[in-house]
Amino acid sequence: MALYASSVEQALHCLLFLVDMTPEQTFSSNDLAELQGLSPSYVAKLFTQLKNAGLVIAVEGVGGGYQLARSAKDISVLDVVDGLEGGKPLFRCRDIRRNCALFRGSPPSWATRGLCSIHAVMLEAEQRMRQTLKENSLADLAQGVRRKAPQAYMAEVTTWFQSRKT
Amino acid sequence: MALYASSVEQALHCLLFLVDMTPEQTFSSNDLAELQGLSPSYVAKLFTQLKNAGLVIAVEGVGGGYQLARSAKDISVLDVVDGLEGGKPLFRCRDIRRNCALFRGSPPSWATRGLCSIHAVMLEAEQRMRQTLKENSLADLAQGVRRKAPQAYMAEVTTWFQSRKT
DNA sequence: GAGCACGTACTCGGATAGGTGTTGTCCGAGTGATGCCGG
DNA sequence: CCGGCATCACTCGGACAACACCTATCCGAGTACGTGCTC
Repeated sequence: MALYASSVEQALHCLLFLVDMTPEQTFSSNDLAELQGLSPSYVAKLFTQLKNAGLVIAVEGVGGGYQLARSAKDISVLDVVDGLEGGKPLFRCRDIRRNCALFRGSPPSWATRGLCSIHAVMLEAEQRMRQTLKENSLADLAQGVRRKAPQAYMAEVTTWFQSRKT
Repeated sequence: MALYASSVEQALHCLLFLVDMTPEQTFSSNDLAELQGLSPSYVAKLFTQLKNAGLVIAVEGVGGGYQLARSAKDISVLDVVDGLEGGKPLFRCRDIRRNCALFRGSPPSWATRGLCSIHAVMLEAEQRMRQTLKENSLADLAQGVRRKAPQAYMAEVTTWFQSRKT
């Protein structure tokens, strides 16, 4: 279990393959899933969400697939997370403070004015977390991968995708 | 929906009432729930978890209840969150990078060495979030409440709890 | 009047259902490529 | 040999189940308090 679902991880790994593409190149969700040992049906579902979020563009028909909707350096990890999780907050304040039995249904103004103290702390924590995710783009992540993986592997991946198009 | 369950909110609101207590004073989960319009059964369950996490001490029998296990300034929001959510991480890395089909089941060392780039970003975001939650103690939160609530209200709460003990 | 035993009411504690979200699967709609047929 | 058309394979897209977790509830175990009895 984790706060962010595993769909985030799967989507990010798939998206990294889309970073170094020519404008005409597309990758089918099926190929992306199979290359990484993921469920093709589920990856397809995830890419539908990414498309609705405006992060990728879908090209239909034979030989079609997905490509990034904009430059990889303009797509942050936060964009991906929010696109999949619907921008859900770290903490949802239900204003418990309003329901104190002593108020008898009509809370005084001092109890409802401003932000709940607990909520304020959570918002700050969330904001810092989101800031970090926002500062890291897909291009940054891909750069990290490129630094690790040998050139031969990158070429092999390209070949593999091309062989799939035939 | 939110990343943190509403149990966190309920528990924190309840715990704030335990901050200004004398060492002999205890609060039953039933009273704490009723005062705030929460489900008594569920709050009882939450306090069981808080007790297992070592944050509160249970006193059994008539007139018993809960009290903080240590000073309110030594209990952080993070302690409460982790006690309830079991310290679940922001992101669970399943090492998708190991499963690339091109590796045929035996990933090379460069693919498994070090931290997954995605995981690294998530860990940093998580660490910043947790740091914020760690910096805020129950005492800090209670201080914020005291600054808002009028003295009369605080006294009224005390009276309400005492009337429950008779 | 004092001490003791008992009953009671209140507390915690864990085992037990219902609702919701995530994960995973399946089949249908649409589209571009391909091969075939006719000119 | 060339152009048009039907077929087909591949892609996206949304509707459909299985599973797990969160929320909520209920009942049982244990304990301190209060009461009544006995000495």
